Amino acid sequence: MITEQLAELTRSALKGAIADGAIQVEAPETIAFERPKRREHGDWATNVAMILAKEAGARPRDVAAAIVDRLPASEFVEVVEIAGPGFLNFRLSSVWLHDVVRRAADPSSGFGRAAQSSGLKTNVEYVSANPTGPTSVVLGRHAAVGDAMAALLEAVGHEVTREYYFNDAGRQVIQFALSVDARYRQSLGIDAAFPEDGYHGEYVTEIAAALREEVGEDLLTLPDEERIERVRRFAVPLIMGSIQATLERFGTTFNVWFSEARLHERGEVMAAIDKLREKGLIEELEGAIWFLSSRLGDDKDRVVVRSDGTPTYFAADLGYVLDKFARGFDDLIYLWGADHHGTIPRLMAAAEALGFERSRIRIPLVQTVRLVRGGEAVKGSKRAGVIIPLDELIDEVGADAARYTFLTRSIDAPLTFDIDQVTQQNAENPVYYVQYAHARICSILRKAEEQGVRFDPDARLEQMTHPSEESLMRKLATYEEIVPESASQLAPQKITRYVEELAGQFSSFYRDCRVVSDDRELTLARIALCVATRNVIASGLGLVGVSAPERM
RNA sequence: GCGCCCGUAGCUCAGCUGGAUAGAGCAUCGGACUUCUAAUCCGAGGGUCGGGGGUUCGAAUCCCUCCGGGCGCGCCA
Repeated sequence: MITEQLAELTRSALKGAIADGAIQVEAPETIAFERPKRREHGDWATNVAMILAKEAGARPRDVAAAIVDRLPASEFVEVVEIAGPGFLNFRLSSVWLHDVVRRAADPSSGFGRAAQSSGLKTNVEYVSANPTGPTSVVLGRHAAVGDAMAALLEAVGHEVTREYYFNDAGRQVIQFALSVDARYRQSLGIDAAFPEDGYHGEYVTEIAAALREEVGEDLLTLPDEERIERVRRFAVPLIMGSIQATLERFGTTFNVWFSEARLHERGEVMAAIDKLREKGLIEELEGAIWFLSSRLGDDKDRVVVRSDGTPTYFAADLGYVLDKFARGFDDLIYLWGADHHGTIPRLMAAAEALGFERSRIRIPLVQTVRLVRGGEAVKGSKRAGVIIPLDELIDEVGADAARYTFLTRSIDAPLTFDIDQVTQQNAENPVYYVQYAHARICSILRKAEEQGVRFDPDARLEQMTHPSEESLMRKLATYEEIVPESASQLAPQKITRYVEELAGQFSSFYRDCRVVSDDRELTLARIALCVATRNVIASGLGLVGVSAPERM
């Protein structure tokens, strides 16, 4: 990456200055570069002189001068200026700019992606909704964010596993099975009571009807417990299938579907509790078994096995984290809803107690989705049966627009999803703006091909001198920095934003510069720039799971 | 009461581990299609970055405090 090269040059100059006795400081470990907001401040700037000034007991601009005087020559750097309070502003050369365009235009160069594997295996677990109802719009945000994070981590060289954890063992599933069972029996004319905390959705009745279709009245003769179990075994896979189908329609596919029940069956939950017991972190009180998580930073201790002998959801978490690390992952990402933030300290405490560093776990929290329809907030409650199914949203706005909308905002910000607005968002949604730029480039390239002009990787890029061409090239160049930045911060909204800016730069270029013209040399150069831009738009859209159409 | 997140243009939101004159889209107003896609482009107006302290060469960004909003604080998940 260019910032690394610039940091290397600067470090070398700084060492020279120290060796010469020009400034007396310790060379810093990292020299940070940032993109100045203003064009005239160059392509990259560093504040290293200002940071060192205090320690050196010198004025920032003098420190800067000592560095600039000793900067090694580089074909990529055109000029370095000392500006403002002591910034070093680097203006890069066209050699660098053209190198960027050539690499971006070449699909095999892996532009924007890590040159080599990081050697790290990362598990990204997301969505992970209970198999008790269809996938809601809320989970669509999770799916979009999780997919983008996974893609970003792959782009920086990690080996990523996308995982969905489903609670097919807990109380919620029992409630769900009881709900279906009640509807099943009611449909057979029995006056069955509906469970108090049951699931009221229409889909419950539909599943019950499907069950009746399948088995008729056969289950009625079974004892309650057995019948409920039969209902559960019928209903849960049905729901899981529908969740999976919806997510696939949305463009989300998981590598691993992880069952909580299997975790219990394999004894991993109890193994985790035993491990904690060995460390003296388990205590029995009032018939329940507690994990003393408060000793590791949690607010209070947590029950892992209830007094009735059944393990809690949190107990499964213990086994699960153990299982994940046992599978060889270096880093775990749990993408959770913000309403689960209170459970972070206990999971971290558990991980630490089980012997894993907290830094290996990251838990980004996705804020709520507020649904608005007809100007009024829609309260989403799965149990009350009021949800907006993700399927419905896909029908109305399409997977691309929905996905993109979910990813334009920071995950920390609550998202107001106005169904009506997004529905009529046809031409106003920025996703179409970006896709349009891509389609337009494809159209130009088709036109060029009709006239017998094809992309030539050896095109003479120095033919391009217009400011719009230069701006576009510079915007392309920042992609290599945006991707790792976005990945390390787990901030996919930076990609949607970047891709909009890139599309905007392209539109300006399109206005100012005719690509296919009589000037063959210039035409070839501009085609190369178009190909580079098209590739980067497609790559960026790919990271956020949105298609890049060739025609619109 | 305690904890987490949010408060930036009329609206929806960006703003990276503190940087130079705070940005984008939408909306509003005014312009641009015999030319490779007008789902486009160009221009204009619009701000006490919730309030107040502090840290420093420098704060929308970090710390404290207050106000306002969301979410959580179970032997639910």
